[in-house]
Amino acid sequence: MRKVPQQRRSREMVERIVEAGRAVLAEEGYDACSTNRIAARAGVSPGSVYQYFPDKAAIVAAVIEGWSDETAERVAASLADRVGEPGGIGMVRATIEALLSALEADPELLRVVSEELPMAQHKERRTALERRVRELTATWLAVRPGASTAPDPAVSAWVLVLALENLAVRWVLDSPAVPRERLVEELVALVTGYLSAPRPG
Amino acid sequence: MRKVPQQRRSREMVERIVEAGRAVLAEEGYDACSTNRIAARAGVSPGSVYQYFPDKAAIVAAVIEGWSDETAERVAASLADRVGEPGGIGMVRATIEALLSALEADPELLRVVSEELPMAQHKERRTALERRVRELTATWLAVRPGASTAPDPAVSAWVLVLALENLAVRWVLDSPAVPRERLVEELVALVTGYLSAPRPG
DNA sequence: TCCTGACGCGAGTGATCACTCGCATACAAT
DNA sequence: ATTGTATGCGAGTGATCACTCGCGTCAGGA
Repeated sequence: MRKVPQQRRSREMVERIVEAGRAVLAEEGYDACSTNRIAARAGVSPGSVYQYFPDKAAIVAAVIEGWSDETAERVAASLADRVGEPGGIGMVRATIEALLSALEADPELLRVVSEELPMAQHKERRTALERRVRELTATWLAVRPGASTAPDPAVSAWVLVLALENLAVRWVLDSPAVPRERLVEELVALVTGYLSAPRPG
Repeated sequence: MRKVPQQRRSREMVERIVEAGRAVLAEEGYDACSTNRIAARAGVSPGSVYQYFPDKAAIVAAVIEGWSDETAERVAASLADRVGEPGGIGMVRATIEALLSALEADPELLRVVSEELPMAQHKERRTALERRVRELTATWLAVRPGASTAPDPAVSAWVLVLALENLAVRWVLDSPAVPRERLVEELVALVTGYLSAPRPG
């Protein structure tokens, strides 16, 4: 940020700009998301945008960060509802359901984030959520000896998270002819099958 | 194509343009890939490009199509070497190895295709390879009753292909600290585990 | 050899866009 | 009230880029 907004109106303006950025991204896609377009949508002059954002990428970064935090919160909230349920397969299913629900919250923005955003600039922010989930998964695997036939929880978590992530995202965005309950069954089978697969040696 | 090249020099020019497009994409990324840049790299005038290509997207499409065909051929070739090996797990492993080798052939272009290309324009071409592999997998599952505990080969193929695709691509592009043989073991475990996972009902 | 159409050139065009600058206004502290 | 500062404005700027156009060149058939 170029300057820190001090008065109330400027803080509101920054908020409106980020909201407008999100709306334009979600509704019109990354290509149509020019700084002037964002400013107009926010009811703000183009010049004002640059009072608090150093460049266009910073606005987009703020939007992604907001979406990423929201998504993480949704996952956490969904999981909180199921604390106390039996571990093992129930936990796996609950996590998958939570991930799906979170991704379904704003499919348009999900599309932009996962298909249109220039990765070169926003890779770090985009993969933050992924890394967080991966670490949680690795920990979960590590504290449950016998949960997996695989030796390294970090590797298993990497495999599971990348596999589930792509399947969940593609299901939300491509709407294939697979009902949601069926998808959950498949993903549960994928996870449990992988964790209990026989290993060489 | 706007016009069909008839003489030898024009056909060579078209070829040089596509090669230059590929080189610029791979070496400098999509953002730097302007039509003038491609023309310069091809040793050709900007105007000449538009003799045979209607617009920039057509050049990129030709590049993707070439890469996609090459990749498919590499997979097919790798698999051809293993025809006659025992089916079942051997076939799974061979397919995974083939996919990895094919994706490793041109990592720079893979990065551009999977991270930088505007999906809105090139989704169809980008997913062509994926669809092809999915159909082959579905057929393979269908003709081997008992290969899977899952009822629908099409759904299983969709799950497997999307899971493997993301893992293979991320492994090539992010170079995580997982040796190649280890990755193959994990992917084999993922596939075999999924196919033999117990199902409700 | 000549002629015709295919070919190739590269300066130029119009549009877009990220970003700036000089000025007017609103706020707050004294 | 006054003054200093934070705020906001919006026309403008410079650069980029996809794409065009008019002219010169070359290949190959008669």
